[in-house]
Amino acid sequence: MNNYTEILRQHNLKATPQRLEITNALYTSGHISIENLYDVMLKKFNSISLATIYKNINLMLEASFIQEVKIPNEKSVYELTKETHSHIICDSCGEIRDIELNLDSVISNAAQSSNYNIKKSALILSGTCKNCQ
Amino acid sequence: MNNYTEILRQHNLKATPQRLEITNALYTSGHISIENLYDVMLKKFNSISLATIYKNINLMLEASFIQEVKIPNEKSVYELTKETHSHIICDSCGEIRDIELNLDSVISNAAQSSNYNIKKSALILSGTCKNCQ
DNA sequence: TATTAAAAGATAATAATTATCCTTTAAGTT
DNA sequence: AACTTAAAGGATAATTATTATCTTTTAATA
Ligand SMILES: [Mn+2]
Ligand SMILES: [Mn+2]
Ligand SMILES: [Zn+2]
Ligand SMILES: [Zn+2]
Repeated sequence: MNNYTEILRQHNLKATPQRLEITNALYTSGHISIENLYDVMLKKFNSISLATIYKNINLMLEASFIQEVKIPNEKSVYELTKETHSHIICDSCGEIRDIELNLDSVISNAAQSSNYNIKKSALILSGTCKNCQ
Repeated sequence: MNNYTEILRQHNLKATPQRLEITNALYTSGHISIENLYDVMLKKFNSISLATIYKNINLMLEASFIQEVKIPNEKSVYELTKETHSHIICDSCGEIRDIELNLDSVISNAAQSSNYNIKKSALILSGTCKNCQ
């Protein structure tokens, strides 16, 4: 029983081999699309149904065990839920990297000028990574 | 010949009645989904094809005449291209509002810590608007 | 080990998007 | 103002993405 078993159960998700492998794929890749996840899963479960992928992704989303990241001009990717963070994407090689940025002052400015009570933020930056420059 | 005719042509898009109306719908609504756009268009062109909507949205995107806005947990919406801006969404009533925020310092921090050459940013804030609080 | 609700797999159904083909038309050209 | 033509529109088929249904299997608990 590895540590993911426990974490899945904490989210009221049965720790099936398929889910453990999805979790592993998410952990290993950091961010993964449905399509790529299916490919990865097929290597371990040669007859896994695509429906199983979708059902689990949706259940995991509902349980807030994972989160969707919507990237401009790209297919959505999914990641294990962690502390709030931003993303930075390389237009050239496609790398998706987590980045911790302090948005406090931006958010407080936004709250002031909009009169919104702001609860969440999603920031995606894009450009070229060191390698691709 | 209204002003949109000119702007469409500047983007190498023929100024058809359908495109003028799409443009008008985008202007009027600010941000609109494919589904809602189709509904709006049907009122003016009772036999417009959904394919026409998709084809035009894609052509307009390629021409950078419009842009897609991907909102967490929502369907994508489209808007006329304008100066870079952020978005703030009300979880309760669904309002999508433009907001101009200065992200310079956030971006320069990000550039420094990631070694990326950052070209674009997409920030979406969410919470509850004044009315819904 | 037995029980059972939930999950997996197969596959049908639906929704979203794109492709094809034929007709119409915007935008130049005469 | 009529002529030409590449592009656009409409109808609809095809493809892709996602969800629903149903039967079998299994994780979790007793
Ligand atoms: Mn991330
Ligand atoms: Mn906007
Ligand atoms: Zn790169
Ligand atoms: Zn509201």
